[in-house]
Amino acid sequence: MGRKQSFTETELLDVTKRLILEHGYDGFHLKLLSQHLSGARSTIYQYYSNKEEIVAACMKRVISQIMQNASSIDETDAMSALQQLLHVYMEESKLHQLLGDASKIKTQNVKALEDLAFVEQAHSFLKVQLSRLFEQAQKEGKLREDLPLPVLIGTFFNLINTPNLMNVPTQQWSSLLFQIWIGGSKR
Amino acid sequence: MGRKQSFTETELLDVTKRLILEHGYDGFHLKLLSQHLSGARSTIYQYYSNKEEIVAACMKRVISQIMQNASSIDETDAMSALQQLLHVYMEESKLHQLLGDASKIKTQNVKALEDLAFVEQAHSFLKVQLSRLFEQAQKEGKLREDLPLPVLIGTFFNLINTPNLMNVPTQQWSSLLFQIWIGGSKR
Amino acid sequence: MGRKQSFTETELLDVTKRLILEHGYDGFHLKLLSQHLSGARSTIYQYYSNKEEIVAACMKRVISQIMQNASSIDETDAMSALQQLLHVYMEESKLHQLLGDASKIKTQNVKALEDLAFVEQAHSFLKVQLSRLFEQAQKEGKLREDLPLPVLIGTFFNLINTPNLMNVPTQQWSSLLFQIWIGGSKR
Amino acid sequence: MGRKQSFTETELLDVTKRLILEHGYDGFHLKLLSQHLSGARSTIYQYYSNKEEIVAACMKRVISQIMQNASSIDETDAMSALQQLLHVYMEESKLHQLLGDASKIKTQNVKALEDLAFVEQAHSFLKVQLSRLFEQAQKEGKLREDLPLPVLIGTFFNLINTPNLMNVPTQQWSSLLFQIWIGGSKR
DNA sequence: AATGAATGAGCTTTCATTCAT
DNA sequence: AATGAATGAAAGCTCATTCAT
Repeated sequence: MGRKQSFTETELLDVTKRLILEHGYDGFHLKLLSQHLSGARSTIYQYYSNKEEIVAACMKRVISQIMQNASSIDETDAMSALQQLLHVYMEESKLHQLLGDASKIKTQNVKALEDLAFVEQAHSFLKVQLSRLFEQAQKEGKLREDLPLPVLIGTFFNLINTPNLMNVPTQQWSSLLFQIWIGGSKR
Repeated sequence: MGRKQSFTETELLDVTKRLILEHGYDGFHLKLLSQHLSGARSTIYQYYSNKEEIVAACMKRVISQIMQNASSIDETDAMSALQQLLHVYMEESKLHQLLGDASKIKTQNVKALEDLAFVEQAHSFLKVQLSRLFEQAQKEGKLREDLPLPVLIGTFFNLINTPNLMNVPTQQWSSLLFQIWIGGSKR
Repeated sequence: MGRKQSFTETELLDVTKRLILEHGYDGFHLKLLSQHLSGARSTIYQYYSNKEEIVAACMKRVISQIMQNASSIDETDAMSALQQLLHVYMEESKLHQLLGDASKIKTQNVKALEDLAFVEQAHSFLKVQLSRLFEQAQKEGKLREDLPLPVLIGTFFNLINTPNLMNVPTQQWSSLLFQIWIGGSKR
Repeated sequence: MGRKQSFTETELLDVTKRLILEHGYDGFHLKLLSQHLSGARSTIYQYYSNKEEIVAACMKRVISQIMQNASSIDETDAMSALQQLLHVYMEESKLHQLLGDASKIKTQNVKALEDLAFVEQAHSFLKVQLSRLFEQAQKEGKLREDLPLPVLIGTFFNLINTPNLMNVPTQQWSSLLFQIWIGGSKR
């Protein structure tokens, strides 16, 4: 019954994600959002009761997807798993930037808080997985041992931010970066 | 003699920089700025005629400093110059983030536009310098040749974003990252 | 046969009355109303075409009830009639408060205007009845004559607002107040 | 320094009081308020950070005035003190109505909460004073003893709501009501 | 007939900018 | 020159009412 919806929840969250990445949390307005959707601004409030809820839901969806992909990786071979993991991260390379805004959300709203708590948990799940794989790889003698693990992890994770100026396809790009990370830049 | 000056232009720009990095361009307000200065909000207009001018001036100052440091590097030995350059960048590791916001400034204001043009030029000066050093290094046989230069440059430049989780002092940190970048992570 | 009616008109008006008394005219929303009914907000418009109509109908129903009770009182003995009348008023002690909001309703709506006119008339019927009984009582020598009737009427009518802090049952409460009104508070 | 204010805080609170009494808490808008002041709506926010703060400050001012008047009454003779007290209340006969809205203010705002706490305290101070005077009067044998004190207090306090249809000047009106309350309405 | 969805009008609040002392 | 005060534009949000299934 009732009319048919003018935009789906998925559309809404997709557009939200794009706009937050483009304009940052503070630059993201519901007016802006509605301009990129088919309906009126007030219609959005039928689905989410305020801005925070929208952003939180958006972040949850993004990290959920990543966590799902990350947890389906076969971890038998640590190095191979790391390479796959890099690819997973790469596909959401703006993840970090997006989640960086999470701390700006100050809200009492229960739904938003729940979503943010989920994001938090997913975040630490991913960290744990990464540490686990690194330890495993180091045990297998695949990684240099003259450096503290956090430093290696940091450089690995930071790869996702590398600007892909030549627009190499994601799969190749992630594999390329992995090779550089492993072997270094010197001849 | 007039009243005592309530804050200097330098203070103003320093605080601006900090606040933009903390809150992002859209999260940066003149109200916020004045709260972190000793005078009244309206006094800011004695120095700059609007928000965009302030931000542009701030960016100009930051990149000027970098450019000055970068251009005083002795480029005789390419690899050594690159390491020094990394350190210069590192000291303003948030540069990228800051300049990323430059594109958000839409203004007609002449002064702001001039400052932004300067930023633009400095930006390309730095890129040229970087390319020059990379080519030199490659000619000297110091860098692998199986990869296009832009990819190497990208990974090099991206080093500055690596999160320094263990708070290693900047000088050591930049040198550490440079070693990893050169030699890779494998044993 | 159509769908089952989700709420009756009586339910609607009862809830309306309760909510207006609780939240005042301006604090009364159709959203609030629908939350206290079983159906959807839009269903309300099957019964009444707007908010004003609902409130007007509600007021009409309340004052109708009172007028009916008030007009069935045996007026042979003025003082006894007054006591009974007080009881009638008391049962709708919030009447005054409710009707006070009537003046806030600005509408062109015919149905609402008709209902408000009815309320007006009933109001004056009650005033007339009250005056009649007071005159009668005064003639019978039951009331002091050193005071203008309107003053006595005012104090009488105002009795219904007396806060019943000890929650005495209505019947006793109205009779108690009547005694005080008659005899005063002095020893 | 700075411009001169377009309205004083006193004006603001006076108008607020009038409008709340006229329209109730929910019917009171800042737009309405600004329409009854000389400046723009946003100017109000220079003095109070939101609606709740304004209303709370208004209530505080009203009850402060009353409390001050009430506490300067000479309580040596209980009955005389009561009559004076009635007059004090009468001058702010809408007090009750105004304070009734206090419970509608749900806020986290510290300033508003402090003002509301003050209102609460003043309220209970007044109740205590009233009870004290009633007990004193009863001891002096001035009041009937066949009724519980709360009932007498309730009828006394309720006097202030009596509609003054003939617009008797306040001083006379309060004294008139007091006589009726003491002596009753019977001949 | 009942209702889920859409929407514009209107209120609250914030902030860049201007004014006047 | 410095600043307290004023203000309009724009964002956030709510609600009465209408639409279309």
